[in-house]
Amino acid sequence: MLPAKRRARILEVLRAEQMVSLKDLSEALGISISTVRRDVDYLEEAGYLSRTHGGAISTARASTTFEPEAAIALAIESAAKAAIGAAAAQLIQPGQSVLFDSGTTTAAAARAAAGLTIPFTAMTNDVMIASCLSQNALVQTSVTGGTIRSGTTTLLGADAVNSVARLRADIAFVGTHAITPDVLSDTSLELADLKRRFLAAADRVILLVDSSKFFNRAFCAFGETSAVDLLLTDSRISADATAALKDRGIELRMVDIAP
Amino acid sequence: MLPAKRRARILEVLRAEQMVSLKDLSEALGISISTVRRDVDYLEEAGYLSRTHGGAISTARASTTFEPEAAIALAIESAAKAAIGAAAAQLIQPGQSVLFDSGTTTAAAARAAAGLTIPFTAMTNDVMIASCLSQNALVQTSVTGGTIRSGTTTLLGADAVNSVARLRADIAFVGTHAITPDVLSDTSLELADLKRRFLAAADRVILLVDSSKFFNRAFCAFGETSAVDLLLTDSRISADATAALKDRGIELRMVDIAP
DNA sequence: GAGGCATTTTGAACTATTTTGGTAGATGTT
DNA sequence: AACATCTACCAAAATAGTTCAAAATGCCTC
Repeated sequence: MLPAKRRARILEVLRAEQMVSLKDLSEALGISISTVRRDVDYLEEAGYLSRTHGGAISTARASTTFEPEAAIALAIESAAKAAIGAAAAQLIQPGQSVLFDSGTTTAAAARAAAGLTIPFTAMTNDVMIASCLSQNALVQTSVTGGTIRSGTTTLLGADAVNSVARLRADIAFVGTHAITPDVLSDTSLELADLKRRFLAAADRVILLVDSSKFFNRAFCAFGETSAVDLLLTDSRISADATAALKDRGIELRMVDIAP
Repeated sequence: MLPAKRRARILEVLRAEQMVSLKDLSEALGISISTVRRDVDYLEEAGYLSRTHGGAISTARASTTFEPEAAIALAIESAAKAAIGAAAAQLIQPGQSVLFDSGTTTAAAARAAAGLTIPFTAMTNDVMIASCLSQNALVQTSVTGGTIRSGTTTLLGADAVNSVARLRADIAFVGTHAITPDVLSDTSLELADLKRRFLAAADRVILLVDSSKFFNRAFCAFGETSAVDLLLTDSRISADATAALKDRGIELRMVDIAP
């Protein structure tokens, strides 16, 4: 394992546990105490954590922005999404047609899907997801058309809506900005309009949401949770949220993010 | 595999994974550790990533916003194309609608156009060009839709053709794989079909060709040189080629590049 | 175009450096 | 005092740097 990755995982554990012993870290990561000690010393020097006798504790400013190693921060933030994405990709069967909504979590699914060795057909309204999937020669990748929201990679507008509206797909991977026990919502009318089409166009709607989205509400509702066939999230979801969703009969699957 | 392609793929992997070991890259791309090391060192020197022991980490601030400009810079890797692209961008007037064909030379034009401070509307069948242009909030960027040729960023097929067919644009920047004094040609039927639509859809067709394309012939003709309103090329074009084109009354403009 | 020469690129072998995991004694904690 | 943790050091492993021959590419002449 790469030193940088190892350190990122140490911080990840620390964020979840608040404090952890070197011995536990050594066992959890499968590396020697000596290496853990060196890594923790390095991270203390860089200001990511504080040392105690026999362990480390997370510093308060760990959640704010830190400059020196942006990659570490990114790794932590995207760990949940990457895990959800990987689980999502596993659901694709050979020959199926798959819709990929635009978004960071669905992008993680696309990355994982691009690594599969099975053929399938994909359509997306995100140019980044498109170029990612098209790297794999087994994946027939189509793009919806439409107009790009400036500064993003998302295609919206009438062309995008029409492209999706005339499709019938096996699976749709859909993301959402916010979710309550009953309602999915996002930030703009155009986005909501398109997501509504995604929900309608697929036999099986799989919602990809990391645990930070529960339970919030955004400007525009685009569907009900009952329209979701499977909800993929990470294990940091609260017990309350789990219970509320199960009450409504929503199939829920959690992916573990602690190593 | 082409060095530029290889480096682009390394960056692609890095964007997805945040950090990778050289060993993994070597296995994933099927090339030796030595070559990976050289590529990664080169990319570090150019500022696309940073090195760690045994691997590389992404320097991109946000892992989700991939950097089309960087990708384009890698794809172009030619002073002639960059110069032609810069000259092309200068031709855009405020408020015009502009079509960008897929290709490395037109990508250079898109890159330069994204740096302009005037508003215009753009449509393209290349997802890399699209995401590059969309970085500029003054540019309203649309994408044709269609299916991606595996390993490229080009959208083709009926959707792409239909999107272009119903347009009327002020300018079309079109590239070509080969050019003779009379005929423009490219490598596949699908490509040719779409380029034909580009020629028909714009009031002013501007052909962007670096001097290496004279005079060659590719598999599929898609138009005549007489359909071209302005031909932009570099100063390495031969005198013979210049004469032959001028004989046919084609307006020709050369951009200076170092010999 | 075809063939031959120069240049660049690639992959492998080898050496130098860094990193890792273990050990022993010193230091700190309960 | 008993135990755990820390520091310092060492050998083994992994990685970086260097060099070189083979392969690929570009270039020129015919």
